[in-house]
Amino acid sequence: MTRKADRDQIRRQNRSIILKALRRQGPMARIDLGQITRLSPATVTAITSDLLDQGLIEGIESDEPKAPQSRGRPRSLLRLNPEAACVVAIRLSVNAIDMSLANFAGETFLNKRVPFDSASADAASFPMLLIETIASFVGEAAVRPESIREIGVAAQGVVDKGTGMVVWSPAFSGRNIPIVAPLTKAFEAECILSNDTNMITEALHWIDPARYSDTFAVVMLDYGVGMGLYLDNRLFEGANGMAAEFGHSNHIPGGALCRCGKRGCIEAYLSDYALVRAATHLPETTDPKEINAGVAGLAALIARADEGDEDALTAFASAGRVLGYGLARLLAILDPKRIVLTGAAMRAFRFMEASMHEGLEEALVEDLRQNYEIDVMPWNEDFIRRGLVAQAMDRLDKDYLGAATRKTVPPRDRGAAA
Amino acid sequence: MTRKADRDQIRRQNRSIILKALRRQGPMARIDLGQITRLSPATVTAITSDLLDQGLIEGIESDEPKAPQSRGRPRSLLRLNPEAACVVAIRLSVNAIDMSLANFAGETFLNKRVPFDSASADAASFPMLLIETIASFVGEAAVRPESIREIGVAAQGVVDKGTGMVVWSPAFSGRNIPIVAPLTKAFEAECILSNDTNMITEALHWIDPARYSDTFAVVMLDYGVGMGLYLDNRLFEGANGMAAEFGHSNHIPGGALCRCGKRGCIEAYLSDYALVRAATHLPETTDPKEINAGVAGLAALIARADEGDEDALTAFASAGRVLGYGLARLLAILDPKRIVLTGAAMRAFRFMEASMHEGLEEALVEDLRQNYEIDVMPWNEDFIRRGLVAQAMDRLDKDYLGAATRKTVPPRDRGAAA
DNA sequence: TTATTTTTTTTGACGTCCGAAAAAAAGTTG
DNA sequence: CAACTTTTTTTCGGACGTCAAAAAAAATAA
Repeated sequence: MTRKADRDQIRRQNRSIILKALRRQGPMARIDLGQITRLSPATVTAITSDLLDQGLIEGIESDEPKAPQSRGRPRSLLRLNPEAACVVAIRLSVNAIDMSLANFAGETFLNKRVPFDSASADAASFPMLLIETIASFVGEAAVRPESIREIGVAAQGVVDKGTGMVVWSPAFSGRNIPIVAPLTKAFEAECILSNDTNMITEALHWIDPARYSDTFAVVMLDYGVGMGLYLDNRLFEGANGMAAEFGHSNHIPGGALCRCGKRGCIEAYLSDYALVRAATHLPETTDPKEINAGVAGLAALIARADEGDEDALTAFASAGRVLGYGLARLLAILDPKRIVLTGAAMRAFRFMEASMHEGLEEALVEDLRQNYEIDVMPWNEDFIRRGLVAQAMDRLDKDYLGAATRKTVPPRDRGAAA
Repeated sequence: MTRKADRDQIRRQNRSIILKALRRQGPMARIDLGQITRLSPATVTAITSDLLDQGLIEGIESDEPKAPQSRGRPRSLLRLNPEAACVVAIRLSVNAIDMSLANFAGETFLNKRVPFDSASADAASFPMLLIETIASFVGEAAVRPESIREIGVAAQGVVDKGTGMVVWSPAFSGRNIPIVAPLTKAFEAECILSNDTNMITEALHWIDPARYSDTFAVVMLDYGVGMGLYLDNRLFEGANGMAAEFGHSNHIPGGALCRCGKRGCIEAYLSDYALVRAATHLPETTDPKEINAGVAGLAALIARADEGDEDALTAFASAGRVLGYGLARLLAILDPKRIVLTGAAMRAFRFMEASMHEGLEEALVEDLRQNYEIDVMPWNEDFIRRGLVAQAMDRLDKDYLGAATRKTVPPRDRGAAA
């Protein structure tokens, strides 16, 4: 049953819309906010005056009006107060921790990559390492620790949102690495753990909502095969936050050996080790751990394909066909409007494209083959952190909504942060 | 961007909550409504008084209070006015049109099954036939045609919600049968076309929301293989309303010939013709049209399995394994909390169960194998119409919300329909 | 200086919810 | 049978949110 509505809710929602508009479109005058949000000028004034009191936004007195001064009362721009809060975005990948600091306006102002040893990272050692790494990173910025309100973490592999642990990831040797609990305790900030491809999905929606809305899927070819789903206009993460394990959905019963131990997963045909295995005529049952692939191996394979090497070309072609079949299954089950292909391995897409379309054609019923598009998106690692920041901002706005209206308006002190 | 909120919205939502409570829980007093909805007694009085004025609800003066008369002012029960509106629910299946009439309280008060010839039904002939069949059905009831506000139609196969056409269905020989446009015109009522398994999904949620909420999938084994998805607490139908074509997601590349013309669809291993084909040692490439299976064929096969016939048992066992693989893919992609198996073919489930679990185990990564349950639900054709009615009621409530408040309260005429 | 234009704020009206108090409609008790 | 108790429903006044319209503010144009 839907919850009852009351007038608090409507203020909350309208406040949040105004904050979001300022974050997405940058500083603007009240009258513009009214236009964008369709709220009346009176309401905009009321809400922004609230937000000013809270120090969440501030007026800009720019002495240089943009262009030819028009007449009439000049618009006074409002912008988010960047110092109102601070969020940390962290991407955990093989051998590297990528961190970003972003302000309340959603602007990233500090990035850092810190290497670590994935092979020795487990549940016992990693949380402490992560805390220290973050603490030192935050220390570098002139940021008061208490202004950090949200920490978003993305990891490749299987993450469990409920428990806040990385169940399994190529970035760790151990399993069930706790992330959320230790970070929450150490930094006294909200912490959320997400799957990396989900964050790419969120980032795409943030960056181009006109194109990336409604129902679309993102497939990332990288170390493994990841997927993110945006369904009915929101990120879908499954009942346990473990949805979208596209890479481990089965392609051929009893087929090639996958890193996960099962046979015939899509990943066992599509990922770095699978491609190297196929191109070097190793049997499908060769243990992925014994294959030395990775970024370097993949690059070598691409080079061979570029030179016209038959084995390499065949390997890519069969991988493409598997991808086509996988996408066909996805299309049949979810009927998305769009599928976005991205990830480091997309450099090799030109060798897979034709056979991917063949696979799609073989596997997909005519009736479902009309209503979708495939985007190929050049890989940009930054997307993951951008998605984390976008998500953190949403949560931040919601946090501040509770602390909304005060009855007795204190003397105004506009422009300065609280 | 979320839409702005205004005060109309809150009244609308609260009205809708009250209507829904009355429909779900039956007649009750204002004080109970307050408890359930968490609205204050004052608000409940205000809203119900509105609804009484509109004739959507009515008071009951039951002279027989249920049990030992307690003291205090007796509660005066309110109920939905059953005559406030009327909806038609229609299920199109092979050779039969099943129809129900339901009142505003969601109670079905007339059912009818009318046979028709699926083999000759196409886009040219069927819409007219359907209109006449409905008109005659409605004529049998003492229902004024203009009181029919919603018509919900469910069909097996691929339906396109956007165009309101049945793209392909075993119930028709032709393709692209228009349904929504002709019915809307003929009856001047809202008409919505849905996939049949989606309506089962909706019905389950309506009947037992505690169990069937959040994220679950329904798989129906019948003439074909259908699926319905409830994701993040709402029915998911895909970008074009064509989602959940589970039956035509591929199982084995180049595998058994499916009715859709492709090779290796799940349906080509699981449906009536597939089972008969397997049990009679016909090659996998045998055209499904040449196999005489259907309900009778399936029943015969079950009888043989009951007698211990090896061929039949083997056929069911391999079908079970395919089902297991299909469910494993679904679990990997969507991570649902629950999967419900139902449909006419579930009578044979005992012959498939063991191998289904084998398939699940073979295909599903350990990490995903913990957090779901499988329900086996005895098949009940009525579910489809119940889901249609539930959906129609939701839409009905929304319709009435627009026509809500009037400033000048007319003289009250409580108890009588408008 | 005065008129005009444009943006922002204030004012007043209306609608909604809520808490408190009142009213209503019984049963219970002396 | 009248006074009291109990429970439900209604009424009233207050708080708050949005909006339209009026007023104020701040700049340019004449």
